[in-house]
Amino acid sequence: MSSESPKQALFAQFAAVAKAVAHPHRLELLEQLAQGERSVEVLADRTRVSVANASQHLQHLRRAGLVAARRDGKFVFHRLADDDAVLGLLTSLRRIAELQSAEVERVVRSYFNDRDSLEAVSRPELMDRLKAGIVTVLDVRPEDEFALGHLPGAINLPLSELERRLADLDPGREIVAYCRGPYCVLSYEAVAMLRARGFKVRRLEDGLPEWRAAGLPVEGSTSA
Amino acid sequence: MSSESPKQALFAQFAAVAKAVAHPHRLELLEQLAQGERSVEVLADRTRVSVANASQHLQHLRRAGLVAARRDGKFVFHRLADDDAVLGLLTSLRRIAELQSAEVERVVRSYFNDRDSLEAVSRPELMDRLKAGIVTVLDVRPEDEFALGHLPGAINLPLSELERRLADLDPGREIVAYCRGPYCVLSYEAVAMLRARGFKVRRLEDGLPEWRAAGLPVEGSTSA
DNA sequence: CCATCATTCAAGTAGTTTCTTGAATGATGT
DNA sequence: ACATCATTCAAGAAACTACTTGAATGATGG
Repeated sequence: MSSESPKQALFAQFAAVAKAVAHPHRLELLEQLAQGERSVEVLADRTRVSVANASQHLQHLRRAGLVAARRDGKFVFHRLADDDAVLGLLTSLRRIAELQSAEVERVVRSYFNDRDSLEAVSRPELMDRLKAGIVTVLDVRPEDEFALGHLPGAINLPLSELERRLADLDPGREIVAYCRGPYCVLSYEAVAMLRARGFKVRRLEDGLPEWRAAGLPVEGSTSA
Repeated sequence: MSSESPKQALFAQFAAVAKAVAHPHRLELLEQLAQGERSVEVLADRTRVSVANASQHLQHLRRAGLVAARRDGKFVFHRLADDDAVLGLLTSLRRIAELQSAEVERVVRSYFNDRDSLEAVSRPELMDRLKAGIVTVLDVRPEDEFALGHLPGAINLPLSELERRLADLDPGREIVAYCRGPYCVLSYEAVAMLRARGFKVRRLEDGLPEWRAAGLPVEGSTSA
């Protein structure tokens, strides 16, 4: 691999990193890992892929240097090798996909039939409102992800339980919902559902990993 | 492609962008295009690929939204669809490859046998020295790339001619050499060669595209 | 209108990637 | 030592990607 010209060797290295993120399942694994470390089995379950297949994809990500693993007893926990670098790469991909396709927004809109759910709250805007105490922050991710870290003062109502537990929400206060990242579907669905019930809700522009990467405070576990 | 779940459709879009950069030849094409727009034939020639093959790779890049094309007479000129976004993506790839591999630095070092050639000058540092007028800026890219834009006050001695035209350089002044980007091989070779001849030379940390992207002044054609 | 030339298309082959299945590994606790 | 369970490995089938070759397209300039 390094017997070629150095130019080719270098481009081959960069291409290898790109190949690692050039598969939908691996991107989904990375989105999961951006929430915090996870065992192979849990990752396979979350991404609806067989365990052997998830293991293979994870190996691919490890070889490319995107993901690191540690063994603890029977389990092998995987995590992002470098949060900032990986989130940066994913953000770059997203940015180009957005520029290019309009397809991306089309997908989101045609699915939700609701342009309004797109007007998102920025991080600084949310910080201001948090300080003013005029907003309820709603984390719609599953409980275990919430436990690994969440926005300060957020309450956790996983999407699956949201409908049953509407009573936990104050109908008079504005709600800001967030989830795993800018294209995590959970928060879109939560917003659509809560709006239909008369709540005043908006989405945070992106998710917990980006909040953490911006150096803003996080409650819960301190692990990356 | 959008009949699947929206989540899958989105990840598939992002993966498509990643696939486009997941091939060494396409990365090399992008490095070329970052210097300025080019016809298919010239690109094929520069990247040492058959014309039909280059055409296919360029189509791939266009479909992914990284590259745009315009026809002018017999020629089809390609350019980066969005300079910032594409450079950003390439930078992210590089960053991870660097973190991970050590392989990348190893390739560079084992080829050049010279650790010193790595200590690069940053852009602000070069700006300061330019103002103070104490440095010669040397552009070692081919003439046509130089013509499309170069650093203010730079002199152009393509690597292929450098050895023959050493007399054009003032041996008393410090030289800063640059080229197409952070891993463009030309400037490494120029530095190695000139040092062997007793010149005081360093590399600019990256190349013209990054200089332009940082909003610093460029001489020559104004096109992207 | 014809010859030219840059580019694209089409079809075929070689090589790579993905996913499945079932077996192998390696740590745990009894 | 043994059974258990998470993970990895190995091998094969199906799908995709890269590159080559030669023909097709489409603009140009005589």
